[in-house]
Amino acid sequence: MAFQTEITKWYLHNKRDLPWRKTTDPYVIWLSEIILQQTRVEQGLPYFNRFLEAYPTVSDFANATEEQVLKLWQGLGYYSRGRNMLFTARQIQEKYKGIFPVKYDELILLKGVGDYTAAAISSFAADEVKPVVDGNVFRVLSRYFGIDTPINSTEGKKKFLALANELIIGEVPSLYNQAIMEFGAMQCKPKSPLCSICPLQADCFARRNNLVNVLPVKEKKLKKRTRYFNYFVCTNSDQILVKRRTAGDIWQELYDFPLLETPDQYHNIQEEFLSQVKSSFGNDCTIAPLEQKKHLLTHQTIYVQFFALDNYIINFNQNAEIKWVTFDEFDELPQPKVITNFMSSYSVN
DNA sequence: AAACCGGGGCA
DNA sequence: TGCCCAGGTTT
Repeated sequence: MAFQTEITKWYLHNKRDLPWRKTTDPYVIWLSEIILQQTRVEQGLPYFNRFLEAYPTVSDFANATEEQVLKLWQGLGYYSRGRNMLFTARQIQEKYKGIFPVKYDELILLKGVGDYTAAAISSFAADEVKPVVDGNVFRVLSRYFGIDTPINSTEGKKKFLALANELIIGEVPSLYNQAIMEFGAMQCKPKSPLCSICPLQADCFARRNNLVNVLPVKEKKLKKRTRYFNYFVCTNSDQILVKRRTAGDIWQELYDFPLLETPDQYHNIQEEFLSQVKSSFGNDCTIAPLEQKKHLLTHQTIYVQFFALDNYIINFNQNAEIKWVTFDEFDELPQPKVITNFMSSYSVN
């Protein structure tokens, strides 16, 4: 049996009873779709009911104030959705005479309505042949057809949309779109999907190839941390003060200098920064900025500022990892690259 | 292409 | 903790 037929059959037997499935009113469907963007059904449902009660028609919505809308929206997150809804409701009241559009090409122009939502409203309200491609659909198609193109890449979005466009041909758009999303939400779940009782398990690529926990693939958006390291360079004629880095951070067991990490960059030597330095190295200490470096790691961007430190007091008992070494000894110790680079330029001057 | 926008459920 | 949720807008 074809993929679409199985999905639809499964849906007719397993679908949840949800209020927005009982209407073809584009306003009501719009309300539900905006609320459900990046939001679980269980979380959005009470908001949907409250909004529909407060604003039974788009005209009622248009007459609301932003404060009223946001009060109703409170706790749901992504608050620009609420603001965009009011803007759109007023626009429809004024320019469309309160008649909510149902064509994809008109819906896509509305603020807060993207490709998914325009496809959803146009198919649910008027059976326009537009496939919904949401998180559920990405997952179902990726697993069943074995597509490993990252779903959050430009290429992936194009590929999945193209496939979805082929699959919806010959189907009843409203039924098929609801079905594939519900299937993804309840059966083909992100974690612990119900493969053993899945009607598609025999033909599912991921199931056959034991890739259910691999698909869909998502590109890692490595969130780079930005940090500000202030290093203090203490030297005498042939020695330098170094610090062994301990566990719990980058560069474990490598050697650098006494360090003050700050939440922001100190372009000049500010009072707050100076008082922190004095609390570590004594009230009489003086610092002079040396060079500044930007150090890039895979997961961190570190702005490194070196300072020359004088007239300092070091409590070696409290800082067992700090010690004096000769320059030659330091050369033999393992160092982060940013330190090695500094030393080579420092020794020239 | 990547950042940003949120609160909540779940392993 | 990290991932994901009926995504979309901005830079």
